[in-house]
Amino acid sequence: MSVSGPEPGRTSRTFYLGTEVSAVSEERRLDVLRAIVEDYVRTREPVGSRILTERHQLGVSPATVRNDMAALEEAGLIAQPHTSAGRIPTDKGYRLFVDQLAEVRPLSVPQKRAIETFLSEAVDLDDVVARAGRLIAQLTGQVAVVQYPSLRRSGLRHLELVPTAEGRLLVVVITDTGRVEQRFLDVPVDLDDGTLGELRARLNAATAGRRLADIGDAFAGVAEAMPAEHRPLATAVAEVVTAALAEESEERIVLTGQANLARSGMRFEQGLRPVLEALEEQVVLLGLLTDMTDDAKVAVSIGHENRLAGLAETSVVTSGYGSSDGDTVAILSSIGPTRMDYPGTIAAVRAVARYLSRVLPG
Amino acid sequence: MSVSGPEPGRTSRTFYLGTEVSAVSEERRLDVLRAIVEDYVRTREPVGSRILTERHQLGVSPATVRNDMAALEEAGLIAQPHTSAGRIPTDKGYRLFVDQLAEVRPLSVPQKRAIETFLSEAVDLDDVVARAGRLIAQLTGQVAVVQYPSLRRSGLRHLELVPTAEGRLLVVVITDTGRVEQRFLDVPVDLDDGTLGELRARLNAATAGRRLADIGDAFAGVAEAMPAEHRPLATAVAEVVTAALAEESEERIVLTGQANLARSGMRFEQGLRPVLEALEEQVVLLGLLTDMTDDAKVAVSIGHENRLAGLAETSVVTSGYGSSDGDTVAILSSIGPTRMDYPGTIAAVRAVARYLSRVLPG
DNA sequence: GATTGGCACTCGGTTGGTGAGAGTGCTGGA
DNA sequence: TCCAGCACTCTCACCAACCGAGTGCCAATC
Repeated sequence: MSVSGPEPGRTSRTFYLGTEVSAVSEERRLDVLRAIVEDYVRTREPVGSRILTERHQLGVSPATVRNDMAALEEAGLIAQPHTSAGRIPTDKGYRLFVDQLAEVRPLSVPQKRAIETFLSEAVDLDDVVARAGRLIAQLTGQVAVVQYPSLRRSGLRHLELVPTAEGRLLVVVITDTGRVEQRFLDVPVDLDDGTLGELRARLNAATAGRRLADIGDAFAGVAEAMPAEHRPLATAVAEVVTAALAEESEERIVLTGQANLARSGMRFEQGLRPVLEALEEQVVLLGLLTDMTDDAKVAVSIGHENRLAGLAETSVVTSGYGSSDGDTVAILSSIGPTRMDYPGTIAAVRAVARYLSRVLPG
Repeated sequence: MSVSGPEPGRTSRTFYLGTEVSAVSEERRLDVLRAIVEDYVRTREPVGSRILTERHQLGVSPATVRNDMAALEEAGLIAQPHTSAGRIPTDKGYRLFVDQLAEVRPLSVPQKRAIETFLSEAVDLDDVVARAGRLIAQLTGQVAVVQYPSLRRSGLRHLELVPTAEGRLLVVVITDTGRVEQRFLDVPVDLDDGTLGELRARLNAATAGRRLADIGDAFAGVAEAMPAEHRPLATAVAEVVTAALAEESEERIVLTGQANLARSGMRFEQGLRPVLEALEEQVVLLGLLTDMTDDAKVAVSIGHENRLAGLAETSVVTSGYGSSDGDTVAILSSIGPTRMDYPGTIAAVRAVARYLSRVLPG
């Protein structure tokens, strides 16, 4: 294989295949790749040279296509499951397809309207998230993952202390994005209602309207001002709220459409198990999605590009979503086999993320 | 087949098989059934007469067992997949096994301790529910379904009104069982903070500590006392809270361990798809569980006994759980193939339900 | 140099036949 | 009532043969 770069004046696409051919041939080879991806996605069967010439207007004979296929295989873009079978795209082939060849296919107007209507009917945040998941699952025919809006960027609306049985205290945080977080806290049993009320009032007075990220200082002030015997409690509450922000608060996600994985034609070499297991590792999964996502852009991770071994046979399409000012506060994604309808999935994820940003409070 | 009942003085079990045999034979036939169920659950293979006599101390020859098997088959308790195969239990056979033959097998002490520890480490209600699901999924190796505690029986701790963008109001209800519900509400845009604060104060004063079920009257009073121009808003808030109680509030459930369905040896005739689809119909699923569940007792529904067609090849084991005073406020269940370890599953569900009741606030 | 038709080759999937093994039902005797 | 023996059935694993799709290569042609 030649390692020389593209010659001046020619299309830089020669780079992708790495053999020295004319720009015209290069162009056609990429057409062949696109045709292979599209056919394989549709039929789920390895596609041979004859079929390809019959179904696509390539203007050349099967023999020529075979030569092109050999070049594509040399470049690692397609592969043969076995000698006497057609070709299927490799992860690298899908990557090139997604980056260069896929045509953007926006949703139809009725589809867009359906998204808008369905999301606007939501009655609360849980419902918004659940509906977004159902939309993605249905539009893409795959699994949807929707993260709850992040706490960190939200402001504190109200702090509530609820005493429960057995010396436990429930701390409830209400943010201005409509999200509610709760944590239990062990407290001295001799805590009377009056003291609790006082603490509640002070905490709220000191923190109302602040960003959650910089609430620590406010708490310190309150703790100082409390009578000495209640100072530890104030500190504990502060710690609980801080912890809620730091750790588990980010990890709430909702999965929808797992049944889609079991549909006919969703064959995975390794079976469903690794995929389902990967999806149940919510913390790790969310980490993967977070790393992929860059603001409100749609990102695609294909096959082995995914850190998670269980997702080696799947591709992940994600987008951030958030408030109307463009800030990304959470993530939305669709997961399906590497052999997925990339343009369609990308369009669906993008559309739902966009409407979601519009509907969210704040 | 004889239709005569059991003769006086004989064991009433003759009823189950319906043929006229001695009490001793009847007893042995049920032993055979028990052996078939236990063997089939363990090996996942149809069990024949020879194997049966080898693995269990039945004290009779294979030929005798064959006769007993014929009787059991006649009674519809076991069946043959095909002529030259062993027998497998029918739904009816499992039912008899569960009702009469299964021996209670309590969890080991370390297991119980593990449950207790794991649940007590939960930091909030979401976490309690999530952990309960993981426990059940892991103990039974099946799918766990956990319902959030019901709102209706809870008392109102606090009512919060959060204004959001675009003339929407977020209504947050905090109950004394630690649960938080939220709803959006469209309001006139000219609502200023002062009015909102007043309304919030009045609503809280009028409703604090009341049972959610009888909160309607309290709201009426508040609406009356408000200046005329804000009366509609107060009424709307009341409606939202009422609606939250009446409808969607009951339907929050969490599924865990779906990956277990894809484990080797979890073969379903119809494939995973109908099962996964049934599990995604959360409203219907919850209805099924609710109908099955009778207080804190463990209930079992086997195969075609399930209303949901998708669950025809599965059995459902449920129990209510709730506060320490014995009230059932929610449901917990494990779903697996009809060929499941019933005693083990029942023990796990019961144990987790019990500890859950103890840990829950209120 | 690019394209193409022809051709030998490879290999997976299907079909049909066979034999082993497991399990059954039945019958007659203890 | 139990049980040993026996003939029968049916599944499954194995094997061989065959078919067809698809390829790679080569020589001829544009």
